[in-house]
Amino acid sequence: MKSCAPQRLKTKAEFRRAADVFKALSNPSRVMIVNALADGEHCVAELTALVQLDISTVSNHLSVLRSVGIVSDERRGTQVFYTLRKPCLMNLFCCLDDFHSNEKI
Amino acid sequence: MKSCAPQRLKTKAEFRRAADVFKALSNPSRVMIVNALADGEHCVAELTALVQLDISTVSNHLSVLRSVGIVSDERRGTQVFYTLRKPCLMNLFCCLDDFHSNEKI
DNA sequence: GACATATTTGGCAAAATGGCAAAGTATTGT
DNA sequence: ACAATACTTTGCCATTTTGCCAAATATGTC
Repeated sequence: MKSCAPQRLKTKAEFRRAADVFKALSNPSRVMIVNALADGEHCVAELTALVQLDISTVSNHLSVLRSVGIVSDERRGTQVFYTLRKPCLMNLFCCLDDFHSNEKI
Repeated sequence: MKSCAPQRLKTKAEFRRAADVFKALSNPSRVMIVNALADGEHCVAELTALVQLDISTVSNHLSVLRSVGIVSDERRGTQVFYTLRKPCLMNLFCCLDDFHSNEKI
């Protein structure tokens, strides 16, 4: 996992793109899915069991995540396995963890 | 700046909280503001000049960011200066930068 | 063909969004 | 006390988006 230095965005397109990625993560079920995928790939049925919603709903959530490049999918037989493409997201979760505090992280 | 190891979320409240933070970042103007604050504090007028919207709109954007702890404010005289509380967000921006690629980061 | 798994589509009520203008608040200066 | 500056809050709006499910449609296996 490459670690990278803090960086600035410049163009309107970059701001929009970043906002789109954040929007994809702005739903608790999708955060839950990303969180689960951080420990390794899972098929749709497994993720459906996790979030306890209709499988079509989960599939839609997955397509939102895929559309911005957060996850990728791979069919194996009748199942489709999803993988987290950007484990770097998990670094942020620790940062979020004590967001309620005033400590600078 | 503390650096921290990847981490998992557990409770429903944590998923919701993370989603709320991401939602606060799901708007291009707010991303632009965060990006600007990464280089140091700015007053509202300066940020307004940056994003080119009504000052009341910018003030509202700032309150969204403040409500989830991303920024903090400090009045000095008639001005209010905003500071980025979570510079760790900027680490993510580099991760986002080549989100379009398939490279794992 | 039947079965299992997942995606796409359609539909819907409800909620959220982003924006501005006007009114309000706080601080400073005269 | 009054005016000026800087910012926040409120009200309002049309529009968009959301999240969900159910049904229909792939896709692959047996």
